[in-house]
Amino acid sequence: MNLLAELRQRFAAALESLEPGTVELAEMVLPSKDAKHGDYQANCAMPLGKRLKQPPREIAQQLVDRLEVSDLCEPPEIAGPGFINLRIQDTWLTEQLQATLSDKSQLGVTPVAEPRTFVLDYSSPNVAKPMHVGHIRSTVIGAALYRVLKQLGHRVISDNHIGDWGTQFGMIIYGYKHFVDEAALAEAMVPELSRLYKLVSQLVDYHATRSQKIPDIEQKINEVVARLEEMHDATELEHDKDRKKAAKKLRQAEGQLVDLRKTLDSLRRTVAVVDDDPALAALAAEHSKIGAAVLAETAALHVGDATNKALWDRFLPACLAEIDATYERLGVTFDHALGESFYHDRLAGVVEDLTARELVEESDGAKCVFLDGHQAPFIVQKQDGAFLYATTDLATVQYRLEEWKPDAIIYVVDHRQSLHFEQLFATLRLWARDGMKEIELQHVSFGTVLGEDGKPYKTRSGSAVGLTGLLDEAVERAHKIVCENDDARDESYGGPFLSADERQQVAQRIGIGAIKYADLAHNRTSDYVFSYDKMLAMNGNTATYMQYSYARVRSIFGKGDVDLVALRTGGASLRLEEVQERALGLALVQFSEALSRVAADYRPNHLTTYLFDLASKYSSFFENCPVLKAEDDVTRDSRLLLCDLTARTLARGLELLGIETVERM
RNA sequence: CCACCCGUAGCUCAGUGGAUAGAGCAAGCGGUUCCUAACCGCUAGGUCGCAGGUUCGAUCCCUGCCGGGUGGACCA
Repeated sequence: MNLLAELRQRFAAALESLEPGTVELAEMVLPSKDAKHGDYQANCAMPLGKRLKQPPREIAQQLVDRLEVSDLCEPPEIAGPGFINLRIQDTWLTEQLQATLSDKSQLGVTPVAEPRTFVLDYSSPNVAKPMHVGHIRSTVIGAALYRVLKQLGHRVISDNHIGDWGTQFGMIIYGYKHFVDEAALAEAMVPELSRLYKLVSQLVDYHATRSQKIPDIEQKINEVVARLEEMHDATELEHDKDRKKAAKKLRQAEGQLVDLRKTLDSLRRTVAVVDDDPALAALAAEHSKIGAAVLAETAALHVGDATNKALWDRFLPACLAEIDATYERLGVTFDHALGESFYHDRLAGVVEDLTARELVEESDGAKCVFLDGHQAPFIVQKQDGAFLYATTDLATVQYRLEEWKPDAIIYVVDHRQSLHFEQLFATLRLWARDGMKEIELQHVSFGTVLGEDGKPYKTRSGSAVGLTGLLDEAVERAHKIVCENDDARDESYGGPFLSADERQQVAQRIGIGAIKYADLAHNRTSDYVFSYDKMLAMNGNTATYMQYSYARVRSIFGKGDVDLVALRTGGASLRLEEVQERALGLALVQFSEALSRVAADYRPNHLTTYLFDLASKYSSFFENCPVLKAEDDVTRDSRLLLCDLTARTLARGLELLGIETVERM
């Protein structure tokens, strides 16, 4: 049961009987921050007192008089200016926990009364390009939301909108036609395709950098230098304010200049890499029009060129399998993976339909949807007739509405695309006004993964950090920590107890878990600094700490030779006597609330916060309340039941986040 | 220039229209004849960027400013 929701309902009834039309004040029932104010508190008497022009404490009293919570709470207390403090009855808590013990699948989480249908769009990698650090957040957050919404009883459809129809495939096709090593391709398709992609992309980049990017930057540098000279002349201004402004602009321009020069250096290095390698330099000279040629291969694929389509058909399965291998490691699955290519033949229809409904205007030869409040239009077809990702996204929504009739479509995509989604949603609302079903559309955005220098996490050479290598390193570091800890295990605890195989498996789960957890524990809207040391730390809000808590609970069952099934069905009663027991019991009951919070604003960090709190409370309990050596059998059984629920709740919570547990570590 | 996001302890980050703003790390102190010390407890550390406003009450909402990031017609 969702205790908070229940209390709010009780308050809603009391509010309605006291003053009709005030039920929304029931939202002001909240968990107390400080245990000395009880378990929950209602803060609605103050605003209501204001509205009714009566002293808030009197209103509080009237509310309490009308409030029916005698089955749940101790008599409510009124404190301070009119806070109503609620303490849950121990008997109610124990009954609830006792019921949860036999509630195998739900752990006290009651399914929502009105299930909704969600389409969840996350991960969306490009085939051919290896997955990198930028894909973690979307994948991990999306998968967690998928599981949490499902646990709450919603119908959820995950759809991986794979980039399988873009320029990167043109690169592979071009690479195949000019540079392929057939033997290598027959031997192992993906590594050879990957080599081709990298080679072509390097050559394209080389030419673009030489002929476009470097001159552009050089010109910008000249402009900034010229501006700087003007600014130096302008520092002798009369007003303080003007001088300050000028000084700021100067600083900014200087900073900009430094950045530009750094960029220029790195561009020159990318050119030098090719120039310094005779073989590469020769290829570059030979393929001087490679950029345009790649686009032509892509365009040919799009218009149905038989050769290119055949190559696409041949290569795509291997590329998808490669991506699936990463998902396998991450434990992520999808109900559907309808890539961009799937919508290819619907794009023209989308533009036609928008045109027929007079939503499209032509501007500079491009077909655009002009939107209120936006400077730039949403372009659905380019001058040259080609469609864009805007068109694909519209077609995708259209398909999803037809196929799944969802109540909500959720996009887990990084914050840099927020403008695109604003425009997409605005366009869809225009479309909805005229025949399309209106639904909840959410851009669940997230911040950038930063390096320890506070800049986007990159390799030293400036390229994106590959996801595979990232996972490998986390596992490797975890393995080292696991070994060190086990080796250091004191003889009084029986010395090291993990076999080499076990150490390996534990390292896998801890390493991968650490990366996922670090990602999920941060508020998704902010950027966060990626640090192996922090995410693998044994203390604090980390996966390791949670997994350790779980392993410690489980070891009690092992040591005590406890038959859990017999324990659960044996009629032992659960009691909450010590403060640590009660705190743990209350936390266990609140699992359902934590999940509701996650669903309310699509933020998994509410669940990590909850689990960290639960694990902390378990640690206090563990420290203060002996289980196997409890003073009597009744206490022992009661505590074993608490341990059982803790272990199951931790495991379930982590499972929903996509994190595996271990029995020993 | 415009739009959006961010600014909380030395560091990394939570948090909320409510009572004395939290955690981990780092610093200091204490705890292991006892179920995993990968732990627990305690101390210290803050003008919640600045200034106004709304409110019984603001770190949270509004306005302005300062500082940082991101985006801004035919890439995705």
